[in-house]
Amino acid sequence: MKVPTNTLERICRIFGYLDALEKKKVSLVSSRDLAKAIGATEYTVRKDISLLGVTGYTRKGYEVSSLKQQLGERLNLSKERKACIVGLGRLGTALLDYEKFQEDGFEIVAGFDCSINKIERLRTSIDVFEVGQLEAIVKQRNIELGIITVPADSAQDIADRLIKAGVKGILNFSPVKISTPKNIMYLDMDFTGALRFIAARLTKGG
Amino acid sequence: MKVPTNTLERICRIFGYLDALEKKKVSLVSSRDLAKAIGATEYTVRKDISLLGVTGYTRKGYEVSSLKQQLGERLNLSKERKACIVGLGRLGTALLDYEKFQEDGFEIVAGFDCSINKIERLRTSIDVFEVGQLEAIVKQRNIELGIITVPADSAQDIADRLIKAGVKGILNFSPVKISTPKNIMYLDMDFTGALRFIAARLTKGG
DNA sequence: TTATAATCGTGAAAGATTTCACTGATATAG
DNA sequence: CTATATCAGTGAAATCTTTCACGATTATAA
Repeated sequence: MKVPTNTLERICRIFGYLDALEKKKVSLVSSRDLAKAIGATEYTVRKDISLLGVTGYTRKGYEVSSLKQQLGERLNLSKERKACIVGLGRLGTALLDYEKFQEDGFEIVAGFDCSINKIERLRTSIDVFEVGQLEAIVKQRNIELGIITVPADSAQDIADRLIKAGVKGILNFSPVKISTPKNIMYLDMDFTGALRFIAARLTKGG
Repeated sequence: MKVPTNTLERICRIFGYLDALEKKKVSLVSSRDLAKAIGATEYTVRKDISLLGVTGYTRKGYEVSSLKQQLGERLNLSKERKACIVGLGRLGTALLDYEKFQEDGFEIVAGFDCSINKIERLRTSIDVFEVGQLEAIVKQRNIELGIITVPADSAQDIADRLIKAGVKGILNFSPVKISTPKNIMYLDMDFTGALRFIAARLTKGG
């Protein structure tokens, strides 16, 4: 079953919101609440959820933990995934210690950088390696996801190496687009792209 | 003229790609090249561009710098925008020195944090202030965009203060959703949301 | 000069998504 | 117990988006 991109995006948002509700010990949530939280309509939310074959309760809404669990199952989000970070500059090291990844089921099991000095100076509980060991470690530890935080000029090279080593998905924080084969999931975290999107929508005349 | 969200997203990507081409001194580009670069079809690209009333040359394609300039005009991207960063932890300081913002027309003119110690220790060329001065500085410097990198529990409060002080758009890096009035442009940089999106699309059986 | 091939621009068709209207279930109040 | 209000589920209608087909233009080659 191919879930449309928009639906998937919304479900991922819903999933995050459910997580927050669960922590707040909320047990039921209506399609209207969900819609409001993620910026959609209640109709769309109901369609999305029913598209994945999950159902709620008439007159009550959806059970938070059950909905989260079922959506997670449908979308393969229940399983813990291993990831690595390549490029331990400021951004890379910030992500290395980003606790939310762990909480959300993404385990950062390695960091790589080309500077041995930097690696030696780093204080973190996560194993860090010289980038030459990338292929070996990715294979050895069965890493599925690569997070790229290297400078623009080495991003493509690192992506190629990650893919050759076996990662299935790449999250790219470098400011250049990367070419990847179709079977690799790839997403850009494009900071200035995001600012442009916002700027283009700013109240006119501003 | 209301530009559809998908179109806007693609145009922002195209804009970034044109920037790269310009640096490489490429002078012409075809709809097919653009399509390939941003992951769309040539039909869509042509539609998008013509939707904004920009035209190319038969048998040649589009002139890179002219296209960039015109798209920028239509989308208000030519104008330099002032932004500030609130929360100078690892991520915030990484962004403070992210040179690409400057290159792309977004000027970071202030940073804020609640820890005076941190502010005093920071080595950066950008002015940093105690967060109590947020409202004053935002007004004084006419800051239009706020970038939020504070922890989850203060994100909403900071957003409210930024909005009251006059920012028009918010880019949120904190891991919680923020409520904003409709006239404020708001976008989440949701790292785990992105990883989830990728995970949900990973080759099945993985 | 003429033929050929590349490439844009665009209206129409196809396809996808969202909204709507209505049904049915059930909790709550009277 | 009955009426009422709430809320999910869903087919149909409406809307939006993408794709396609093709005309028009022009560079290049024969």
